[in-house]
Amino acid sequence: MEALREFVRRLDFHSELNETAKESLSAIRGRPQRLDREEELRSPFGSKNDACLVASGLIGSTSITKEGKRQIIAVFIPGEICNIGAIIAKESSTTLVALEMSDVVWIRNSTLVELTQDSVPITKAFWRESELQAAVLKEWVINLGRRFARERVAHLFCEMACRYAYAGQMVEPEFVFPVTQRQLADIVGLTPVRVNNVISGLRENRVADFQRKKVRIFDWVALTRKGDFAPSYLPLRSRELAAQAGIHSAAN
Amino acid sequence: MEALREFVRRLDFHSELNETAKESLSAIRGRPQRLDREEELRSPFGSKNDACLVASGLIGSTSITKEGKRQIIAVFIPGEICNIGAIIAKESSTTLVALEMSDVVWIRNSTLVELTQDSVPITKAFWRESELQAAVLKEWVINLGRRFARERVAHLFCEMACRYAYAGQMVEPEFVFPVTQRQLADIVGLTPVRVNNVISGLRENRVADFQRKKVRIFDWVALTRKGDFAPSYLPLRSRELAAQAGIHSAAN
DNA sequence: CGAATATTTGAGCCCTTTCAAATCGTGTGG
DNA sequence: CCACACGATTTGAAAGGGCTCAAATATTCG
Repeated sequence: MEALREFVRRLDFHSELNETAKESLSAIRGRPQRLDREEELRSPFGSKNDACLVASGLIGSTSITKEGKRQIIAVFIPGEICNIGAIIAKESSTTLVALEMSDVVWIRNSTLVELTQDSVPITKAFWRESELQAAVLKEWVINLGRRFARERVAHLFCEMACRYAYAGQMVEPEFVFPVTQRQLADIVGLTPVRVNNVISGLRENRVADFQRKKVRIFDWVALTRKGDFAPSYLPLRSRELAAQAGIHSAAN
Repeated sequence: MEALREFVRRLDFHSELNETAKESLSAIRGRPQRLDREEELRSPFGSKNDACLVASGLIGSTSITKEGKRQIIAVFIPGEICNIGAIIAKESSTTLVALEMSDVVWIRNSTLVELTQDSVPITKAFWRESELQAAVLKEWVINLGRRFARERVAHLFCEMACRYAYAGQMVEPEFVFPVTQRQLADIVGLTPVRVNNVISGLRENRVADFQRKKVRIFDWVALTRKGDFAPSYLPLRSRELAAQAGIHSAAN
């Protein structure tokens, strides 16, 4: 399973795993499921703590306020496990939704718990992965709390660029980010109309563009400046960092 | 050390620890430090991954945007370890600041790492504590992304009420929340002026009040309704839940 | 090819910010 | 223990960013 390989690669990258650990992780089996766009995820195993590995598409963790406004709290790209903290936490109050037609693989909670049971390294690797997700969350708090619309969108584009690049899904100046502007709005805490305006602005300034679910970056440096973005909170391999520099020089 | 006892109690509450684990946790020793208000925290042991246990006061994790605006990403009350995920994560880009004159106890990173080294239960307990902090973070994202000023403040008051109650620091209709309105603004992503208006409104409506760093709750139900607050994401003991009901009936 | 969505554009309004100034509190030094 | 000084809170008015409502135009998908 490709997604699992990517997931193990991620864990190995940030927590150096030994061969035994990698083997037992690679041996994980789960149940595949295909989701339509905007379809809610529910574990076929019945527990709210089962894990969901993304194989394709994009999954969002969402919440609705009493006024019916939706906020997307996190997004998960292929190779990531949605809400990996759910392994040990109580069930969360958020709902997982496919933001695009997606394939996921459900993994029984017990499968992962057993893996952690007698391996501190694996437990720590999961925890570390979970911390990475939390680091993104912290950036989102800053984004929502203290940045204007344009900066929010720019910051998000930078973040996703790094994450997709890390997963090897960046095709030089552009990458696929399969969301609608409405969904984008629910991520950055704005209105679809406002998001549209902001994208127009970025386009006119030849900084970046977003069309047909693809983000195209014309000027990486300008985008990071607008978005007040510093990638240090994300895991990056040197190759990707180099590639990012490349985006800049190749731009405009 | 009182703070450590509280910390171990927390861990024991959400992850049932056996006696051995509790003993080794209770044996933790650290270096005390007193902080002035708005003083930045720096570990005396030199590592960015050392842990900081709050003994009194209030610690905030903060970040400054390029425009000089500050956002507080998390607050930590006595008995909590600031940013416990730092045990295994890379150093974060956020800064810890004392929001009020505070006492903390610094614990060497190696001390905690050793505790986790041969104990999956302790590792999981730390991870769980870390997930709890993440759960709060998610609520903040919703708060900042999709709620109006009044709702944000109301939600924060509810959250802090539950957290202080959980720590046994609630003195029936009120609790000490040692922040200025400016700091409050940096938590809820607003302006001090706006926060002040909102508090006036809550006061006039006899829902809650905030004066001399004390939050006084007149009408718990109204406050939770205004703040769109559901406490399920927080750890609560039944006694506190009962107490909350009490706040309501005792009100107005 | 047609229906349902998504994107785009425009105008008016509202929430929040900014800027300013007055009042109130609190901590410190005498 | 008092007075002073600085920071915090309060209040007001004007400006601005983002929202709402609405309608036109593009896309996408069956």
